[in-house]
Amino acid sequence: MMSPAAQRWARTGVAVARVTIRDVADLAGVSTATVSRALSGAKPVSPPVLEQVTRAAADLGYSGNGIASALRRSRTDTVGMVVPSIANPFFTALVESVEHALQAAGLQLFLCSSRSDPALEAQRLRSLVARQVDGIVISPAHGTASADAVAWAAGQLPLVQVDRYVGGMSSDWVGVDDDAALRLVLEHLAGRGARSAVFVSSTMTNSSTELRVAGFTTHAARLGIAVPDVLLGDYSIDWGREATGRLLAAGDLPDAVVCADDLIALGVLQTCAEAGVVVPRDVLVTGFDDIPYSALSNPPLTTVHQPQDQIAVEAVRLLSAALEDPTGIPARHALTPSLVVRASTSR
Amino acid sequence: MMSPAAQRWARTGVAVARVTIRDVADLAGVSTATVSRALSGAKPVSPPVLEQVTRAAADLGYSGNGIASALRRSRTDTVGMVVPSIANPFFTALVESVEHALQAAGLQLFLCSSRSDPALEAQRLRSLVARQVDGIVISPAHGTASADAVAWAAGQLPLVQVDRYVGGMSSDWVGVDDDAALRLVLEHLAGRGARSAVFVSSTMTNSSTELRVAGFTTHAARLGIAVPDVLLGDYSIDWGREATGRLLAAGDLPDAVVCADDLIALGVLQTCAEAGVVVPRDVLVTGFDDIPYSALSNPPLTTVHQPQDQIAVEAVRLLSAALEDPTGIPARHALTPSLVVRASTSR
DNA sequence: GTGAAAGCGCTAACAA
DNA sequence: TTGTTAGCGCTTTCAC
Repeated sequence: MMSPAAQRWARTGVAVARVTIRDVADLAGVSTATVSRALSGAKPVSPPVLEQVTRAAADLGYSGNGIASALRRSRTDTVGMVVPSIANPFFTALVESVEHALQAAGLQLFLCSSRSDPALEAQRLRSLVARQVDGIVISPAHGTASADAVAWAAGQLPLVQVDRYVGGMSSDWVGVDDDAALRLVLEHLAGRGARSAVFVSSTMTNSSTELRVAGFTTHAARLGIAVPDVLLGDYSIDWGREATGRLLAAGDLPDAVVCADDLIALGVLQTCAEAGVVVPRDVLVTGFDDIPYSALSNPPLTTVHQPQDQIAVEAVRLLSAALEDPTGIPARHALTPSLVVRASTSR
Repeated sequence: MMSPAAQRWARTGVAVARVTIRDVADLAGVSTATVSRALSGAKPVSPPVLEQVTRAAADLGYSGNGIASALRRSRTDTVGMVVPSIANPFFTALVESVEHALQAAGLQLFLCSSRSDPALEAQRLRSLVARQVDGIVISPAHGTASADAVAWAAGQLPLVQVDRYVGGMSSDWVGVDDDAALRLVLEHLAGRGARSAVFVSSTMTNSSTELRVAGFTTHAARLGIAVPDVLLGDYSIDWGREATGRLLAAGDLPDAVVCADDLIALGVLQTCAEAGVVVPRDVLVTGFDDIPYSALSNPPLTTVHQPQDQIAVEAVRLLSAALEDPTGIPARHALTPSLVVRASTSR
């Protein structure tokens, strides 16, 4: 049987014996220790030697073995991130922001999707821990079913939760102030003359969802807005469509439909359009997250803007701090949201 | 200074000395080799010993050290994927499909975004190679500027290109038949009575883009459709808006605006709506990719559906084959696209 | 400033 | 079936 290098030779026509630090050391006429020091810049090396080593490494096309280095240093310079979905533009944007923030700290991102499945999420967490990532950023799939796995992972290495969090444990968390967000939404709707509002959300399985429902209820009551119904499904366009179907079937629409995320709201808008219900004339609709497509819907969607860049920066800051000093006290940062008013609630 | 374990103790109240295979072996009263065999299932182990080891591992909360294992086996069971953008829903969907397909093969995905920047892309590739991923799936940022880095990476390990590819090298590729796609689009438009069409695309920097422009030109000519203009910018909503602005400013609109991707088309639709241009009455508009939001626009968008699931499955199949036998001959698979007709080209 | 040597945690030979 | 042994490639004392 051929060696991998020989096989690769046959395939590409280029011989690629995996070059090691030993090869570089031999060619440069120094020890492997010196090569390591020269290339990592960890310890000073005399200029001529540095030159030699650099040349040798370049000549051989040496690119190091991160695995060996990680084993020796007990550090992978990699952070794992677990999100419920990478198809949801909110999480996509969050992931991009986190990756950007990590880069500045010299860290790489290892991305996993839990598909909103706590069992798969637990598996991802075990895998990340086994892979020896230095820390984890997670938006848990579920408020209670995710708790054990998240707590276990947090016991193994630094972990920060973003957007959502699980109950019953203390760890760093960064997200948005959901109560303040719903206050913004309901005060805006009250200003538009809404006297009744329905909330369309996901089944109450995670922190954000619960806080958003609670915020909705509180502020509606405070502003004297009636709440004929609260519909719970999941965070998807399809659920928005179905919920709207139910409202239409039930007969009279409320003055406003408040959605727990933009995907739901997009489904609501689409179904309204199909049914000949004119937004905002017949009903006001709001979303949550401010994903890019919320500006493109028919009509464009009034929604709560989440400062994901800030969330990401803060999450990475907390993680870096925990990497340096695991003894730190867990922090909880609720950032201030803002309201983006578009045509779905105004003319 | 405290050890990391001691620090974690202070932080979480739980002592977590990283438990190794040695600890498990000692507790189970067997050798580390036996533990390895028992836990990996690579070699048969007697039932009582298996039981012992499993218990010991569970008791200690052993989760293995993937880094050490990878170093020893020269295998990480990880595949790197590099895409131009994770904000573009087409790539998001592709990533999800690839991740899904990899899971079935027992492989993990390490995702990187090149942000359409060849320099960043090269850095990602170097990083993936240094991290010893077993293979790479890439959609290159640029047709020529990405070439060196991609060819280099392909010389180091199995690599398959998806969607786009770089010129001047042979490697596995899986994508869609762009010429056939444009044929579908133009024949559909001709059937709707279009006698002129403008193509709005990205500056011709990668294979898909070039093939789509070429396909557009060829089939338009064949069908007797006039081509007053071809506008090149980038794959974004904003460019769709700007291009439409130019068309409107120039005066008379063509019968149809064909877009090289859905994001561009969404921008076109949005700007048309703002300008009071009614689609499809005043102009027909088509997209490419069939991202989820193309069904939600105003009006819903006629577009080319990309079979990303198939692309992903095929890409993983090729990669797995190359993992097993690097001597295989590079394959190029152009899958057949389909047209999804919606209101932007019909009543 | 540099080299020799030890060893990170694991698994693949090789013996027994 | 199980244990012993030898490293995978790298970084880091510890000497010089």
